[in-house]
Amino acid sequence: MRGKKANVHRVFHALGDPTRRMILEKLSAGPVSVSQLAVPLKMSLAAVVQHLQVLEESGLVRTEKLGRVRTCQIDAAGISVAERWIADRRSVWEKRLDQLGDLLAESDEI
Amino acid sequence: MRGKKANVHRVFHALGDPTRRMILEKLSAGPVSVSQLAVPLKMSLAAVVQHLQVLEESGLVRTEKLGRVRTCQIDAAGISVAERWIADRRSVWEKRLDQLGDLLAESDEI
DNA sequence: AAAATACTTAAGTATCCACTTGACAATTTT
DNA sequence: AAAATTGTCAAGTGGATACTTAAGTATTTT
Repeated sequence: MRGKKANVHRVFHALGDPTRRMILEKLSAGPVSVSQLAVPLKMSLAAVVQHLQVLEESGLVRTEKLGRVRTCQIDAAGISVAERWIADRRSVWEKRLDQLGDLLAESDEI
Repeated sequence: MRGKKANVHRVFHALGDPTRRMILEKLSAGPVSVSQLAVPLKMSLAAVVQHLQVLEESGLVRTEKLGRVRTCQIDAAGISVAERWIADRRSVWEKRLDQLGDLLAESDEI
């Protein structure tokens, strides 16, 4: 259980940058090499590598190097962390609204 | 359809900050005033107000002022934007994995 | 063996952003 | 009417971070 908040932070911080979200959008279509990822992005290769490090540390992306080319793909782990955090907020929030609804329904019955 | 990307950006940028996520966690339990929100946060009231502006512009929070107290609550709109973006990535990504699975299954049958 | 490809690393810069302070406005309480 | 509460606004500061450049490494191609 340790480090849970840290991961949530890393994931949402990673998702906070538009370039990193573009990278994820591209990767959701399938694995891509670093230099292929860099093509549509208006920045140096080094900058893309830095974004990939952030994405990898957050668990949103997994990479593997074969020969001289590093291939990147989406990692379910990071996505799940984000999904879970949002779902948790929503569940607490909706549960309260339901109770509020019940209360109003009761007061109608009186 | 215009301004869709802008909203995604605002929402994920807003979610990228730990203080703002704490605010959302508190608000998911129910509406709270600005100064009540500020109590557990180790920063000035002005800073909290700034975070609330970011949250409101992103559609994650709605606020209403009655007398001198501004009451804040979660807004479904912002949350949905984040949920949808993630769900979209996941769907593209899983569809591809399914097709990959089918292909492997086929090659087994040969 | 030389050249080209595909990164990697380090260091510097510039912009952004979270936060502070201080002065102010509006409302409620005493 | 005075004081306390609750928030608002503007300007400034410091640190994070998204980039750049430049030099280097490992691998593949010619």
